[in-house]
Amino acid sequence: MMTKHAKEMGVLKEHLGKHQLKFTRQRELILDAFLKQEHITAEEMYHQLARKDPHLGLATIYRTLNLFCEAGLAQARHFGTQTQYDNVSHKGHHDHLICTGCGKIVEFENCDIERLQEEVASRNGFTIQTHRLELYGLCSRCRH
Amino acid sequence: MMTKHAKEMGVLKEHLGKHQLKFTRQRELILDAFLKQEHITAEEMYHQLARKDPHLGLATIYRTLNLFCEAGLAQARHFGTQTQYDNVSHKGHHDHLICTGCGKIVEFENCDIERLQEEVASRNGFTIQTHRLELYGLCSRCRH
DNA sequence: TTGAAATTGATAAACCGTCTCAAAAATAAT
DNA sequence: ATTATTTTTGAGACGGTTTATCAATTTCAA
Repeated sequence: MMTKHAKEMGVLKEHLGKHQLKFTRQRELILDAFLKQEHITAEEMYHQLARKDPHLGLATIYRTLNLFCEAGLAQARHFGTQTQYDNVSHKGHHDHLICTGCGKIVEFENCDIERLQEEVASRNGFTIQTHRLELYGLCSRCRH
Repeated sequence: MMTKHAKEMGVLKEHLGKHQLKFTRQRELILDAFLKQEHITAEEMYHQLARKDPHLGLATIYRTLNLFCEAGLAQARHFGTQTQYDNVSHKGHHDHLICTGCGKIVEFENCDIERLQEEVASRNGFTIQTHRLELYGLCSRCRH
């Protein structure tokens, strides 16, 4: 059947080919599930995929999500005690406002900031591939 | 001047007073060591202070750094697998341009970006305490 | 089809940070 | 000062998350 995520699947396959790694049913399943999310933890994905056809071990999920990071499809973000894996290719890249009081996360996008980032990069001779912007502070509720 | 960090020591003592907490030699030592750094992990501080007069347990260091956070002197950030405690009173925040090819890191500062960040935060009811901005890409050398 | 090489899942182990608790220290009361 | 009360400390136990180990399985090129 025709897969929904042909482009990302291609990116993965190219990365696998370049590193003598193999394309497996597990990696395909995990990528499919991953691309449906904006961000997810390994544990969450483990429970989501627990009942799928080939049973997926937690170790495999961790290994695969880390592989996605190396392939540029995902980005790891440590928050609280867990690691969030962000879907980089998710359209409309978003940044995070994180409340240091209660842990609430608000996603936002700001074109002006992105434009300035490009400016800073080119001034330094860089071409940006991706970025990470996290603002830490107190939400209105926690400030009081 | 008696102590080098009189101002911060005052902030700490005020916080202690307000919460029925006690001023101890350990808290004094840890604050002194902390204020010399821009940021530090509990583990790093543990090794730094291992040979000091009163021996400091790792648990005490964690407890005290968290206390500093509550007093507004420090700010915890999850970086990699560990928690970085940032020295809030340390000014001159800088962001990073990171080359994914050779690992080169360029530091930069951009007031316009910072201003826009404040804007985004207040629009969402947040007060920013700190932030983290990393731009990943290829430097001029690696692009060719 | 065959065989070398990589991957998988289960679980052990490592790691980080917090919790527990008896002993010690700091403050308040006498 | 001395005593009483409360908090803090350090050592190690503990819990949750992530990585390492390894035999069995799967992939893929020849």
